[in-house]
Amino acid sequence: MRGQALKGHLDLLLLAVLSDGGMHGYAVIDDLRERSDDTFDLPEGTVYPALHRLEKGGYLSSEWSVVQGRRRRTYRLTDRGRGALGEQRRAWGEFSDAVASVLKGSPWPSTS
Amino acid sequence: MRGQALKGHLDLLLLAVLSDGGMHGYAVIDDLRERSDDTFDLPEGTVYPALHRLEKGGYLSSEWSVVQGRRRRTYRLTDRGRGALGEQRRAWGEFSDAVASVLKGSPWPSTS
DNA sequence: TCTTTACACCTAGTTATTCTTAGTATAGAG
DNA sequence: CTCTATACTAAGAATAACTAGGTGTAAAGA
Repeated sequence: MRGQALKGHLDLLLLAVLSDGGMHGYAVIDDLRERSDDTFDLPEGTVYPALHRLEKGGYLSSEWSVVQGRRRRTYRLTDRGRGALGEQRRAWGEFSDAVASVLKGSPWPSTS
Repeated sequence: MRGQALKGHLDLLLLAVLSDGGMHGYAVIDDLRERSDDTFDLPEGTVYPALHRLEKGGYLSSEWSVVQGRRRRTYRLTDRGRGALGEQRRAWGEFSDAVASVLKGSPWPSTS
């Protein structure tokens, strides 16, 4: 994953991962990497601020706990977050369909 | 189209549209809107600078002409641009597949 | 014991690129 | 004579992901 292909789509991914149930930030990173077959191997500096932003926006709630001496912050989708996930899914569908339509028109280069 | 969903994907779209043959900037905007069924209705301030950037990077070449009193700058893919299109197509495929994988796991909300 | 690795969190500042806004100019329709 | 469509441009704002650095605990290995 290079460039800023992710821009505008990160929230969707985070909300989707968290829709399975509560999860702490580090686990979100792992889950995202596994689910995407290593395509989304996101740095902590990307994910943590995004989670904070989503919580501030009311899409997530968080709770602190301590597990084996390590503090954890577990995030959970709020109702608003669940609604946003639905909307973002729809938007992603529209976006990816539109890209596919544009790409369909032009020919493929010689697949080397 | 809201937010910055486009970020990092604009070049792909421009290269794809231009791979059909030479085209001037305004026509690129129209073509992109039509091909995407109005999803990509991009402002000139987005497209023109992007075309300049792509030309500067050697992905496009341009030529001025005057048609019915209006000056036009016609852009065309270079070999490098054609190569980049192939690579960007591949990257898009990987990206969209990865998003689909992440989304697949989590359940859909009640489709209202 | 000491070091390294994995876990788990954080933030400030940089970067990249799209969008906003505003401007120039011609042609044609009303 | 004005408005709309065509056609191009550039400066600055805005956003969000990334870089780079930091804190601290636990467990494994040398």
